[in-house]
Amino acid sequence: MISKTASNALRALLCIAERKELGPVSAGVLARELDLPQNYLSKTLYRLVQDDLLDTTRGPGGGYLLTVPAAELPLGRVVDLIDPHGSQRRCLLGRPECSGATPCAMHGHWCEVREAIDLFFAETTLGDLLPAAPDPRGRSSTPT
Amino acid sequence: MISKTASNALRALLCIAERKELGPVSAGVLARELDLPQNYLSKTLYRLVQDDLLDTTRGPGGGYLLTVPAAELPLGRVVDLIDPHGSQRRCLLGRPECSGATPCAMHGHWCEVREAIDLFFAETTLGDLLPAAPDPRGRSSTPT
DNA sequence: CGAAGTAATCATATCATCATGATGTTATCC
DNA sequence: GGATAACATCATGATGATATGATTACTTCG
Repeated sequence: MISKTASNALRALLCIAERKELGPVSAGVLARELDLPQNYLSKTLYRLVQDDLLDTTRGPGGGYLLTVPAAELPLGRVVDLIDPHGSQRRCLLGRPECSGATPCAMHGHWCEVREAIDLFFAETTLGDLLPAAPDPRGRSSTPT
Repeated sequence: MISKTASNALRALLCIAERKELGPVSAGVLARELDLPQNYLSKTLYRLVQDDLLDTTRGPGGGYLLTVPAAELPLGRVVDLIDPHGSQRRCLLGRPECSGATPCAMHGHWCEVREAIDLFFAETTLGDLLPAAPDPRGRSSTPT
């Protein structure tokens, strides 16, 4: 569904969001937390920095910080950035464009599902995944 | 969403289903129709043969035939066979098992969408994709 | 049997993703 | 300025998906 790299990026962002009270989170800490090699993770995080999802500070005490509140960061923003062929979610039979004029045999059937997926990535934010955060969309997922 | 190979398999099956009145469809014809190298396609088709989705006959006039009516072949049957990590549709954060006891942060949110996807692959059949099929979404009215 | 058509198989090439390790660059602290 | 901490980058390898071409095995027909 999404690439492993995108999954790593989401997990890293989640970890950063969870610790935002403690200041910047270093790549070393994240690597340990996510059980990934630091340099590999660093490369992924840098892409998030370049796309202005993260701020970085170097030197002692440095690390990564979210540029926006977690509740304002849709998951799709991250996934679309990392996964090069995100648009391949669109047609199951591999067509580059598959709607309207030239629908593939599956188009009509897959359409609804595809839209549900798109909606999920557009409307679910990083904040929705935080344990403590009350859901800003009103969807109460509170465990009784 | 699904691999290119699975997509090829679906397209090939669709082509075979469309021509079932004309008898077996050869790999050469399919390769031309789908614009794929014959031997590559042949390898994929053989996996479908091994899983009893297709019957083959060799020699002149030979080729591939569906073993069951298209309307009785759910797309998920094909995709699950071809895509080795089909279960990776299950957890966005890459966990092997992610429900009940050990839910990942995204589990509850992704669950509904995931189920819609599963339902699509379980209930949509090859027959639903055939042009002649009159009833797109609901129960098939068993034509003929 | 021999020829031709067809599927099945083998060996290999290509490419993107994933991952690792070494090195360069920038900031803080003393 | 030097030591240290941290991000940024480069070079390389490992793996699996994708693709190609050559070859082998089987079937029909004459």
